[in-house]
Amino acid sequence: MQTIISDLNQKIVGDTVVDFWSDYQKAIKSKTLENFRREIKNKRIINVRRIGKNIFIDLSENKTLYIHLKMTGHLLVKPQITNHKSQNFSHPPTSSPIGRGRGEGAKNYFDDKVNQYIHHIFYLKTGRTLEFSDVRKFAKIVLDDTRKIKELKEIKALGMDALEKKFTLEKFGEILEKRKDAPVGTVLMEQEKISGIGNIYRSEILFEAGILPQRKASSISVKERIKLYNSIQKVLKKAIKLRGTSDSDYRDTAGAPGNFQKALKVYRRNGAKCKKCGIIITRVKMGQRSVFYCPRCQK
DNA sequence: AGTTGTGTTGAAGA
DNA sequence: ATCTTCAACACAAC
Repeated sequence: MQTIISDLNQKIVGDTVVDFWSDYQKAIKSKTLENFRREIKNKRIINVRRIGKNIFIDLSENKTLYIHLKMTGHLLVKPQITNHKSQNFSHPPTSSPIGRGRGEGAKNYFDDKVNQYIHHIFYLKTGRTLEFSDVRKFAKIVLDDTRKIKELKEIKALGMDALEKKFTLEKFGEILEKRKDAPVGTVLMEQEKISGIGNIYRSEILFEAGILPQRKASSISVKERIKLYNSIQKVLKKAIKLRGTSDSDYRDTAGAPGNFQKALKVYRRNGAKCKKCGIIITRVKMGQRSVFYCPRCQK
């Protein structure tokens, strides 16, 4: 997620949206496709930021494009199309826009299956495109005044981002205190408490901390709380350094997978041996989602 | 071939 | 209120 933000800041800030195309209007919230298209035209991209898993692209005229990628959304920055025919924006890509640009010999990640479910395209002044691939069509796009985006209930409800300075050990303690009856594995995933930790990272964080996901928040000692807090920082920072986890379908803005999946210690490793102690990794369900842990290393 | 599971989360049901 | 289940959707893997 942070990888996408950094990439977008490097690549598209300063560029201008000249047109927009979509074949899935349902993703565009509280606006018709035509209004959205009209309003995003000729807006310059000022800055890209995020809170947890929520992406904000600040535009000129105090507008903000708010995007949530959900499970399978990808934002892909594609180079200028070279041999294009005259473009008709009401019927854009006749087939999947694949095999564009990129030097010969280099792997073209845009050919990957998961990068080909393009449902929205932002056409940029430089001739490049910001293309939005989304297999499962869960992702959402909202365009409004920056001020109004900030006031959206789902944004207001967000807790502190796990990596911002404001999220201190003390704040973490307060959060655990308020959720004492809940399993710590559940609390880590609650975006309204701490934003930014998803299903992969909660398992990895708990393994790093040596704490079982089922443990009640109230049972976490001061020493364990410190360990857990430090594990959140450590795991997330390492994942960012490795450009994210592509165990399933995450991709960066060049369509390339991350590298953190090679460093996963427990996630989706059920039935395999723990890398630390050799015992078999267990999987359990917590709130409809799988959690993975080592029954020996985690207590 | 049907079932299950998936960088998620919001709404409905109990 | 708060927790659990389901639904949005498509596809791969078991």
